[in-house]
Amino acid sequence: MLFLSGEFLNLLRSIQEKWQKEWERSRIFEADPDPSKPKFFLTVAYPYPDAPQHIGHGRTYSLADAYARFKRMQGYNVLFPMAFHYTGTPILAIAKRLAQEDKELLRIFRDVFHIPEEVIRTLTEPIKLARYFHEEIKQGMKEMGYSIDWRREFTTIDPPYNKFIMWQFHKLHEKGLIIRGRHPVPWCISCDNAVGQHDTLGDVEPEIEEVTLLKFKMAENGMILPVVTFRPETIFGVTNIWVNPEIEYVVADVNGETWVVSEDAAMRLKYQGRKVKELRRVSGREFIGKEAINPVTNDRIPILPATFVSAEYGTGIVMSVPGHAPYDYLALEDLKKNADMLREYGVDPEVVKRIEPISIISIEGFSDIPAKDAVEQLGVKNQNDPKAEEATKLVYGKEFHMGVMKSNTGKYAGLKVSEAKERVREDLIEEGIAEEFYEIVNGPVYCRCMSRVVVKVVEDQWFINYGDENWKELARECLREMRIVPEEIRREFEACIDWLKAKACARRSGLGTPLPWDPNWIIESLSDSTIYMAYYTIAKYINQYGIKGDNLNDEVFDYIFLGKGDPKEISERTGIPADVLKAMREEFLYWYPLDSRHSGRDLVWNHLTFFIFNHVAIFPRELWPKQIVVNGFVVAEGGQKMSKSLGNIIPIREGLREYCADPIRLLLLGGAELLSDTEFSPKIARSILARLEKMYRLAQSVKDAPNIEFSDMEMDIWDKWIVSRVQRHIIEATRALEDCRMRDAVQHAFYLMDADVSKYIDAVGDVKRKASMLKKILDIWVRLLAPFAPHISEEIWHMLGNDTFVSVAKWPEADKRLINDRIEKAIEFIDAVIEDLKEVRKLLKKGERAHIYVAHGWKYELMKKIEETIAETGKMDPKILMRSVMREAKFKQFGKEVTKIVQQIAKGGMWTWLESPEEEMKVLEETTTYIEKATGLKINIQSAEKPEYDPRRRSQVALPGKPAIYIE
RNA sequence: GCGGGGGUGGCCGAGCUAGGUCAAAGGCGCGGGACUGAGGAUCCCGUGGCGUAGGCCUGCGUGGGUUCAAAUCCCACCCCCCGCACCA
Repeated sequence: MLFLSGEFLNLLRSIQEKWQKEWERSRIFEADPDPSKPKFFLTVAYPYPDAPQHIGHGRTYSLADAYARFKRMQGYNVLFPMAFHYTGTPILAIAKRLAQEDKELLRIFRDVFHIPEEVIRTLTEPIKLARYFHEEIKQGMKEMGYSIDWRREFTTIDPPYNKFIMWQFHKLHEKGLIIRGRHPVPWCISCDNAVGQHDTLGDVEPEIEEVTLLKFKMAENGMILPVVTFRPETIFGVTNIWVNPEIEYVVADVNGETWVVSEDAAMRLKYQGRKVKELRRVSGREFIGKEAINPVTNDRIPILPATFVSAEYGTGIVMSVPGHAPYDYLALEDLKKNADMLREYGVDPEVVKRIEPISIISIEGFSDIPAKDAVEQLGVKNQNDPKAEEATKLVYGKEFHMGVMKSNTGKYAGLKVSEAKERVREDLIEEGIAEEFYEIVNGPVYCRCMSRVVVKVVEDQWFINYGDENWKELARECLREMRIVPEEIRREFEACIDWLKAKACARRSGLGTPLPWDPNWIIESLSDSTIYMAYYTIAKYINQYGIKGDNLNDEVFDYIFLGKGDPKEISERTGIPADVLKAMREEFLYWYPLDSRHSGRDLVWNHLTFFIFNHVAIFPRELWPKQIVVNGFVVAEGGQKMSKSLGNIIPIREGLREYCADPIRLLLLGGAELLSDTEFSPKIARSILARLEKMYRLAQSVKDAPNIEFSDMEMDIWDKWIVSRVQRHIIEATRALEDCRMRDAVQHAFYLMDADVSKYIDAVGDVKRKASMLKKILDIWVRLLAPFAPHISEEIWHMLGNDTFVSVAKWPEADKRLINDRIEKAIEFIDAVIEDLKEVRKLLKKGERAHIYVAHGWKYELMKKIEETIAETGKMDPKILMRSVMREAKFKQFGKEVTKIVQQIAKGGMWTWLESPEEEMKVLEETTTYIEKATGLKINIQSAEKPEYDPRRRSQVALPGKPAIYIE
């Protein structure tokens, strides 16, 4: 356990609990329609309760909360609700694994989640598991201080919600946006179910790819020898067929044709929708030495032995293209050297020896036989050499992008390989020579039940047709009107809309809502979470009046969300009082459209885009969502991804125990700009904690000072400076928050504010003397900080004598009249002088007394002239500057010096200088104490025009903004 | 492969879509000092290299180019990350 400033941590913890209770008691975050105020409705993607939330989740929710709090302080009536997404299969899978006492999972539950043993035992039922994590997550959100209206909470398996989703699907169905069709899915043979990543051994995502099945024939009897390939275009270059003599094949009737395939392939063909009847078994040996016919070229080609052919991949039969496939080339070469083995299988070695690779693709930089080139280039020894894989990738890649089909490829001659591949495939399928086939390409993948995962083609799958062009156009329109934060991510949304096709929207198992017209299907999770923001607006009534699923039908939702029908009549039919129906309708219309939708960037390519699609499908244009805000992830210290299996996730509540809510919130929001990932660093969390403590201490020491308005204060240079800086930070923090640039906002509201206040205290030397000023500043500061660190802000706010909540206090507004450019420039000037003094002092390694000579008056006029010229011409070209300056006699007389100054500016750029020697002199005098303190030097200020003491004639080199220095 | 986003000082991370005050904000880390019984707390100071006067040199993935002037604009190249679905 890390040691922290223990006392303050404890204090902060009690502060946190106190205000969370107070907020709840006073119901300040419960939002009801209030026509007198502008409304702001924002939502975050609801959590999936199959694990505690970790720090990473906290980023999105903290961001939304800070934004909600900011808007609330700006005077908006803000609704920030929350719900829980139970839909889907992972909860089922996890409960099942717990029931089976899966060791790895138990370890995670114990050691990473820190769930007590006796609790774990109760989580073997899916619903109990979900309820447990639901409460855990909810508690975490409360402890983080999120300003959520909990009256609207629901889960996606609540019957009223199910009715809502059914209504949505009826709408989509009516509009013709639901279609049915074939669809390949990863499938476990023994569970007889689709499998996702969470169902597989080692959490592997099964990757399905479409390949091409080509039908070669036995020359002697016409039996089909199907092969599977990624490269159908290479059928022109096939020299032989590979069959594994060591495995058993089956001769089977497949959709009325006689095929030879491995037994495993026969099984997989069945899953892919073929009617397969096994006729007899036969050893691979029997085919060796016989001949097959290439269905495209009609060439007779030999069938040769190859032990590398797997029964579990493809059909167990492989076509050989030695000219363009390194593996085939290597296998053939190996075989040529192995006459004895060939004879053993009854193959005439001469036949093999005569086989030459056929060249069908030409490609720049390679010979006719690219496979051979690659093998030689990479020094691949044989087919078992791991470098063979590399050679394959090389040849496939180059040929695909740069290769051109040769004249021996018929009508495909001259085509680019990438085009020919598609054309050949389509044509051959058309001609009945090829068929489509699916493979798990990263296989073998195993289900948690230990069975292998295969591809099943589901014939009657339901889809939401996101490929519908008219629908896409509406989605694009909505996107165009929407504010996307950050703007950079808009292009991804555009790309996603273009790319979307029909999406399978239901599955056979899992929690969720049954498809209303076909209840054997459960609507899957990405499809039942697209318009639920609307449901929040009525969930309050559902909860309050205990409205049941049975009371709800399409008529009710049509009325509430679309304004159709008569509430009195609907009330009679459903038993929901008419005034409640009307109130729901009004509440919906008050909050909708949604003002801001928040989520992590992983949801851009699915949820967030579906959210747009479904809104435009269901709701009228004026209720389309207004804004989407997307944020990056949180990574572990060192940039490592957080994951359960690595054990490096920090559950939110654990983080809370160690650092409290405010530091975590500041860390998550202040760590990086919106879209980039941010690191969770315990060290930074601790330093934030320390900084908050400092602020708290400051508040303690000034809290009893009299309240005085800025306008009634007598201000010295430092007062004016800090007041001006504060206005700037208000402006910057506000602007950043408006744009959801949380990092910038935290910089200004916290770090930069802190830096300036520290500098101010340092300069004025005494907190007590300036207590009223500091109290007034804290009053502003604490409000700027409240969206990010609401607990400590609430505490300090009250310490300062307020009896309202800072959470709903008025957001500070900058008073432009208090911004003082002149003073800020003056302090910049002083800082530069201090820098210079320190540097000179450092070089001298000694010195106690510094003489500072403020430059001659004419040099200020020169600077002014130069600045004017730059402003006019927009250039800093020394030639132009000289020409402009030398036109005036008053500068001409100092020709040499002028040249030097101009060159210095052109080279190094402009610096800060004040308008006259008198001004610089005055500022130096006013801040002498500060300069002396900062440099440890005794300061003597003089004029370069008439220096009193200048033994080295340093005064001559003085420049505006850069007074000359002499240290002794 | 397709689509999207990046490469900044020991690290994180601004700036780069109005090119100049950027050796580059802020933080972390590190070094030194103060305070203290002690401090992992706080406060100062320093933190690319060189330099006995505020300067010079090198620098923002690599190589070119535009410009009086480039981390910022243009071109080429190298490298890295993310998504590609039915899964939350």
